[in-house]
Amino acid sequence: MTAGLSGDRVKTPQTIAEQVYELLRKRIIEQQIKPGERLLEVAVCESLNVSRTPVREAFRLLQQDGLVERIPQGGIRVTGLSLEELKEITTLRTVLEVHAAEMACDLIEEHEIETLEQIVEQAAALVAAANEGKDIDLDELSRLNTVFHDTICAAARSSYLAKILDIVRMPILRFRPFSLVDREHRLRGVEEHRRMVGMLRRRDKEGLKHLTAKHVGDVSTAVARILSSTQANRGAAV
Amino acid sequence: MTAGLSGDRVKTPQTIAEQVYELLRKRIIEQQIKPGERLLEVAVCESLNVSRTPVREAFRLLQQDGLVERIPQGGIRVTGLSLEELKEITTLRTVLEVHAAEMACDLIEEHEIETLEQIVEQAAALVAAANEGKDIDLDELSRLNTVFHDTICAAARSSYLAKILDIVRMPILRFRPFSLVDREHRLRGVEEHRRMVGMLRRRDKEGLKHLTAKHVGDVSTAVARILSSTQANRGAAV
DNA sequence: TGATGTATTCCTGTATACAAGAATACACAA
DNA sequence: TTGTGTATTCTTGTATACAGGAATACATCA
Repeated sequence: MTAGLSGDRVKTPQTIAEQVYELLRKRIIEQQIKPGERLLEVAVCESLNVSRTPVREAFRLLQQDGLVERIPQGGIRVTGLSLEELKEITTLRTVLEVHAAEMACDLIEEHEIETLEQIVEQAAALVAAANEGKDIDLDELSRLNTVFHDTICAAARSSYLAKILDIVRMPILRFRPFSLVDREHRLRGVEEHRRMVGMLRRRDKEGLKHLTAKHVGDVSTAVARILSSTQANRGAAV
Repeated sequence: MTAGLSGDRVKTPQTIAEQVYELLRKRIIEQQIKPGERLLEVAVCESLNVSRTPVREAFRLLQQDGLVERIPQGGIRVTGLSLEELKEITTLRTVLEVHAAEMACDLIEEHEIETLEQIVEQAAALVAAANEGKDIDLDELSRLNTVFHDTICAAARSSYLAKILDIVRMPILRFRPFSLVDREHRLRGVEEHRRMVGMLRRRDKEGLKHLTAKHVGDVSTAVARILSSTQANRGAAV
């Protein structure tokens, strides 16, 4: 047996289909393409100078994420989010996040807790800097949030749970950058994350479950406020 | 406004891609194509006399179901199910099915309970007939099982929960016809369903939650037995 | 014999042409 | 004006050709 390197894989070059998918996904999440808007294969082809085959593939991936839906007249339409749907998802997400927290509380290891602490402090630094009047990088804060929750989810040691949570989070994830605009919400979010890490360290399972449920509820409330204020969901709510 | 008909939709003709998907899906579930087996686009094209485009689409749909996975050397491979994965899924499924039961218990309506009763009696009749030595239609029994759980899930009034449960059930669904071969397991299954309907009628939420968890566990145990006895999962467990 | 460089084969990703079905616009008749 | 039949346009589904990258087989050299 030869030496061999550590476990990371070579990265296969991105296909055009993947590039188209990620581009459209980004634009939808950033609301450059708005809920209700219709997307046609040919239109996308021409604007990106690619053929229909990879665009078709990208459409299917977006559909899988629930970001778009096929419409009978042809093409796809960017999905919206009604308050009823948000409520449905929140209920479900609470169940799953609490379950993940419970499992993570049993299984998480020291180095993972340290990682979480680092993430929280980075986020805290970002938020604190914003309080001193500087511009805040909402994308970076959003990313840290994602990494935080992913790390906990990974500690639950269930790839299926991770997969399902990805699906359930997606519709809400779209609105997170907007919810993070609110200063109070940002502060509370970071503070709650800090407390969650403390609970994981103390293996305070009941406290963690309770706080997780509250945390999910808070995010939902913030998103609901966005949905109500913008008319981004007019007519688009299926 | 004109008269208008009742709410059912016209069925759009099946595309070739859908036909290929359903055919392959059926063969995988029926183990005609076994876990670990490799499938190539061209090979499927030639055997079915269709072009590569619909086959590609079908492959993607199968991948979405988790029935196959892409392999680096090209093509797809039918996925297996390791005991560890079964355990993971069972834990997750229990959480979700219990949640669905809890919601259904609050929201289910009389006519839905009556539907459930009919389904249970049809299943009971099938099982009873088998006890008299007749051949049993396992596919029909399996279908009734699916309808039973779908009806409860529908009563939970959450399309997202339904979607997620579909995903979580899929890997196990593949082995249900095998688990139903066992006579004792069939009898117990029908009896439990009957008790579940009774609990829904009495709105006995705690009892229902408890029984649901047990029911999921029983199915898992049965599938585990199948996995252990056949070597169908040799090497295929990722 | 074993390692290395080269040719070949395999398989997918992509572009593109064609066909068919649905939706729309429009003309014509009552 | 209103309803109906027809033509046109849109849009997708499908087949197919081509290109490129990876894996394999093979030949050559130490």
